[in-house]
Amino acid sequence: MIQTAKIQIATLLNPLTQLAAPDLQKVLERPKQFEHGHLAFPVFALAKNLKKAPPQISNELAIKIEELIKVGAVPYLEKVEAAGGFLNFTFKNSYLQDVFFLAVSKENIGYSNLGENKTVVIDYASPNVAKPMHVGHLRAAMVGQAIRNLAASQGYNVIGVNHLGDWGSQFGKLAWAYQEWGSEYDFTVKPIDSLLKLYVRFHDEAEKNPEIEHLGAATFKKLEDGDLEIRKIWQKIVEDSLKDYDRLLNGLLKIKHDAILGESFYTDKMESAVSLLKEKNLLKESEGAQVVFFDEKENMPPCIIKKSDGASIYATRDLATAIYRHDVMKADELLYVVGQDQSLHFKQVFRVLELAGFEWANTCHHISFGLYRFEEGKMSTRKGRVILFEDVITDAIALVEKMITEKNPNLENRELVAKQVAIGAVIFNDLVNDRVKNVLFDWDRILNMEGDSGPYVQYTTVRCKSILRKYGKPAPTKASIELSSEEERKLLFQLLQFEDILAGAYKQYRPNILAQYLLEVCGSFSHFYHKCRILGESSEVESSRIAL
RNA sequence: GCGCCGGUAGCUCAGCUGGAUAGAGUACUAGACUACGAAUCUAGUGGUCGGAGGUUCGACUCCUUCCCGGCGCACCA
Repeated sequence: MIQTAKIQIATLLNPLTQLAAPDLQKVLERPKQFEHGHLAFPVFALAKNLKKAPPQISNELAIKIEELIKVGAVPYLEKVEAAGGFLNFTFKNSYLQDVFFLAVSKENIGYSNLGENKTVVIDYASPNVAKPMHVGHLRAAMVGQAIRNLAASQGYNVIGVNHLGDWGSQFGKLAWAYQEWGSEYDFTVKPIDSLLKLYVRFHDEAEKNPEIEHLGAATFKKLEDGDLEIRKIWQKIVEDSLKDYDRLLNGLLKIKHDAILGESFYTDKMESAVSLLKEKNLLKESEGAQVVFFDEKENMPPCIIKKSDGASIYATRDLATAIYRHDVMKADELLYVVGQDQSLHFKQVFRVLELAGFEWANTCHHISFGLYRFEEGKMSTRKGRVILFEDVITDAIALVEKMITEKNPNLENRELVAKQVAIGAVIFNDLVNDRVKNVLFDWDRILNMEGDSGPYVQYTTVRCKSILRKYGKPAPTKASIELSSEEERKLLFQLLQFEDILAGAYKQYRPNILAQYLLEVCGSFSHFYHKCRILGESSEVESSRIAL
């Protein structure tokens, strides 16, 4: 795509500037204004060595290249212009068109093989068993899935894991409550609702009768010790919860995992990690707990590996998990799509891995994202300030259905369209902004259907497809004439950036780069669509525009 | 107190890792449906890029410092 053109310019400039072609490729940039051309070379870097003013350098280069254009040595160039310290290149339409139609004739347009033969393990959307997912999980799920898709576009072998929160003392309480009152609840429709009720009831009862706290704890001990009956109940709770998550994640949002390996999976893998730390002499006793201290310069509290009662903790499990992902899953890159409130935890875990001598520790990355917030403060289950994942989706669908009734009462497949548009809006709204920023939860914003939104992208796509449908023939794979109007050239040039955009979005783990690009492409398409008639033009113009 | 992240138009946000005159959407104003479907498009109004220093040819972008907001700071996850 645009790389092809960059290589051309780099090889052209190489003998004229004494700079290496790869370095030139790196500094060549897209001018901010379309009128400035397709590629710009900032000559400032040459100024020091040549001891000349940048405008003089660019002028001299422009003159030399103009000569080459005149004698036909650079048939791909339309013109070159010096503008201050910039050298602006404009390609011939025909050349860009050739590059473009060649690129899109291949499979998987815009994909690269940067990640070939490499495996990336991505941890995202890991819910806690028996608890409903809230908008925070929604965010983690969408960002994770987007990064997963981006990784796939770069040729990586991707393993998306659901690191299910399925272990801990709360499961003793739940299992006990299930034994005691389970028969009073329905677990067939929305099992998580019933599980949550059980959990709440346990706590209510525990306030009146503290005795049952101990019963809960004792039940967890039984679970850990492998009591078959309790284990069976635990398994059912996990399976029921998974059904609900699958309905929401995969069923509604097409968010998929390749592996479901919950915390319970690592219970027997922690000891080897702990003994390794012991061998390396990293483990110290402090206040009864086993911890790893960090260098003073790191300015981090110690990482607790074993609590004073000997039990494992969050960090212990994450160490075992990371080692497993690297050793068994053969991960070359380990990504954790988790909220920014856990930055310190991951910093500690990654550092402990490094101290333990795992040179691959630097392939671990915490892909943090900002949190949903309310005007009144942090989202909190206890204060009742929590918006459920499912409510966001169902409310969005209801709203879109209402809009369809107003705008397009005769639409046949109203329910399907409402679902597609609503979910598109929710997903796009979340991915369009930089993931590190906190988001103020606002229904109006999340359900925005106009302007820069998911539905705008969908709308544009649908306009496009509608034309192709009405064209009635298979679309030609390349334009037969030169696409010369400004709108056509802009759109084509925009599309040429796709490959770079995908690669950059993955490299920085930022889906919003792609989302912003899509908005720009849609804008360019809209201009083209309103300015250039397609169907019913002369057959050459028609087929060329169809190809575009 | 210490650490991490943010502060760009009235509002919500981009700004492609240091480049040219800081851009969108929204809101507001004025226009375009007998038109490839108007959830669209065209034009206009709107900025001391939190403040102050610094680095250099060049800073929204990097450094220092201060202010404001969010999050975190050993036995929850």
